[in-house]
Amino acid sequence: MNTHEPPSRRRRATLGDVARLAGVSSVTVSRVYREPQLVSPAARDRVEAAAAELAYIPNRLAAALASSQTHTIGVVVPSLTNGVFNDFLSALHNTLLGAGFQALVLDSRYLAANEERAIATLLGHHPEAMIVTGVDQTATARRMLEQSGVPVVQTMELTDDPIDINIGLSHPAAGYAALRFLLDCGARRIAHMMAPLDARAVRRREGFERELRANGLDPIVIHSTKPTSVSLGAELLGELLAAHPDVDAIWCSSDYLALGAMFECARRGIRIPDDIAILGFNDLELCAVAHPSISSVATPRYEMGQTTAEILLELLRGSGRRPADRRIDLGFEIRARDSTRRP
Amino acid sequence: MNTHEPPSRRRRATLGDVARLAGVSSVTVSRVYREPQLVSPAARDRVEAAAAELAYIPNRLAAALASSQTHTIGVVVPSLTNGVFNDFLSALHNTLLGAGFQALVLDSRYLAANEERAIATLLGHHPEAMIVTGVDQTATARRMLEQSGVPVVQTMELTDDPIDINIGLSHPAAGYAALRFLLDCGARRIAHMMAPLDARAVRRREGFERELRANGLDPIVIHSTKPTSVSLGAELLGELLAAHPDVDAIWCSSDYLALGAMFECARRGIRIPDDIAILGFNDLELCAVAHPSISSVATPRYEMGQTTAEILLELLRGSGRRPADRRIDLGFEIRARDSTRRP
DNA sequence: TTGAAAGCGATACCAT
DNA sequence: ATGGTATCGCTTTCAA
Repeated sequence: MNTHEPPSRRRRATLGDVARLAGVSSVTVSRVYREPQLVSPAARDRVEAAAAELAYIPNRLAAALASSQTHTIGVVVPSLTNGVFNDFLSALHNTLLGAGFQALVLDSRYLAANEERAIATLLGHHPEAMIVTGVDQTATARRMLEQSGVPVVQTMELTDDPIDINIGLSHPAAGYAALRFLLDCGARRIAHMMAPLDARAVRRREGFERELRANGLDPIVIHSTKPTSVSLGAELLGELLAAHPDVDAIWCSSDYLALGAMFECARRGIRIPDDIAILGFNDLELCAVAHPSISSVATPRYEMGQTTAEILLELLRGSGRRPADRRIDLGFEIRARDSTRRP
Repeated sequence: MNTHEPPSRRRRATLGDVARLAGVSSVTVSRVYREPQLVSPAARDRVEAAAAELAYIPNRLAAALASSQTHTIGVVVPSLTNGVFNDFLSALHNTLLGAGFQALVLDSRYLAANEERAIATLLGHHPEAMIVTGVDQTATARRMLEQSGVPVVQTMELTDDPIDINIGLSHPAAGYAALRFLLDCGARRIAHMMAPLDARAVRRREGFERELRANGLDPIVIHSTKPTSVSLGAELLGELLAAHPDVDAIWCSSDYLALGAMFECARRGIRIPDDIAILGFNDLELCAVAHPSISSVATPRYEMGQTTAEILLELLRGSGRRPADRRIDLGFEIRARDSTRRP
């Protein structure tokens, strides 16, 4: 039963309503919003008063349909819960908003089918550009993106066969570098902890394993299909030690896993880095402040967002000129801290 | 200079294009998407083939304009970086997507002016409902929401004067309860660590301080205008101890602050809970797995999202009937763990 | 089962 | 500086 009144259901004011009240044509009202300098101050004042009185909010849908400019950019990320993508999205927003563009963000929860649906949904909103995560789009999704006619950026990782523009870093190379780092720290029984839901984590693992084998060592990999989390790190550490009590280093494919593993070590009285060295991935803010501080492979998340936004803006506003190189490698960097011995 | 070809710039296929290719009228094509059972199988097949060939994606803007149904819900949260809102948004998405609704999410970065702008932007997309965080909207924003004619949910906290529907928990009550809990644990020199950017944190503090004073104790509050983070927790712990070396308990207004404070304690050799007890807020996933595990005030974030979505769906699809009570208190709960002594 | 015609609320183009 | 009119791509009557 109704215990209170809903907000007024009356029709929202339109451009025409404002025009009528202000005693001008609707074109004039439209101009007040788009090119105020072309409207006489007197008319402008009347329009503004009328708009305020009616609480007029322009209908962007109609505007977009008429102008075929939505000032919107579609973005698909695998997860909104993961700190990794927050940095990327922040940078994106920071750069885009100032230029009058708005990002429509959908998450795929690491599922290709969801990503395909999200891409279709976003394209239905007629964005002026698309940004997707990774390079593993389904054939259908890829075709939709190609047909869309708008610039497409694939981010976070690199491929030899991009749809359009590709900005990221090499994950196999990161895996290789992580292993080299741990070897240089003196580790020999090196395990890898990961959540293979993430295709990039799988590629990091490949680089890691290849180099491990090249050094005559056997890969120890422990993983779970659950999404990455601190508690998963603790859980996997338990499984790892049960199977391989003699590991002397662990590379965790996310800092959350690393933190969870560290907590579990503390709980079991295992010393870090003396008994086991721990290396994370991403270098989230907490790595530097943790105790012990966590060594990690730093990824340029903010930069990736910023570069992506800048390139798109240049493309959309400016001359429409494309970057000299369609493939931009932003690299990574290992930050050595207390959770690993010094190399 | 161009080093590669941009994706084809040709005009995207429209309903009319598909109709022409399939040899039917555009109404029939439209029906294939909305009411397939009204179209003969033969026509349907031809339309589907034509749509596939043209990689046709319906223009949602045009559809929304014509039908005045956007199947979209506008959401404004203060931050996308904060785990707190992720749980809320997950629940929202989970419930909404299945029902064919899509959430458009914008963040305000804890600034009322940004929130106002975000609300205006979202209303411009003609959502069928609006969800905003907290109850401190500007007068203008409030008026826009009221005039919008769509259901509005204010979430996360409660007010006596909601715009429309209000789902959340009482933050002053949480502050009160946190203090009672620490007193019951035997603490007497109790400090509060917070980031006052968040209006709800300010209200928690009020409940906390009021009860502290009622017990004849002096409030010790340490805060920073920076956004909450793990490193901020470590930093504030330093400031706190410099000013008040004798504190025996700290209530942190977020679990991130609590974690940072804990790391800093470990670094300084301060024992938890023996020297200092630490209580967090929100009960994020990491609290249970941290070492020592972190006591925290658990908030029903997922439930808030789910309840919000369910009520809106009922309102939008169903009879349009509103909940019996426009104000729903989902409460909170203190989870006692190892970072505080037992009460 | 199918289609013709009239909008939806703006913008673009061309006059005045 | 201002306005008339066609148009954007789709949905909604209403007829056939």
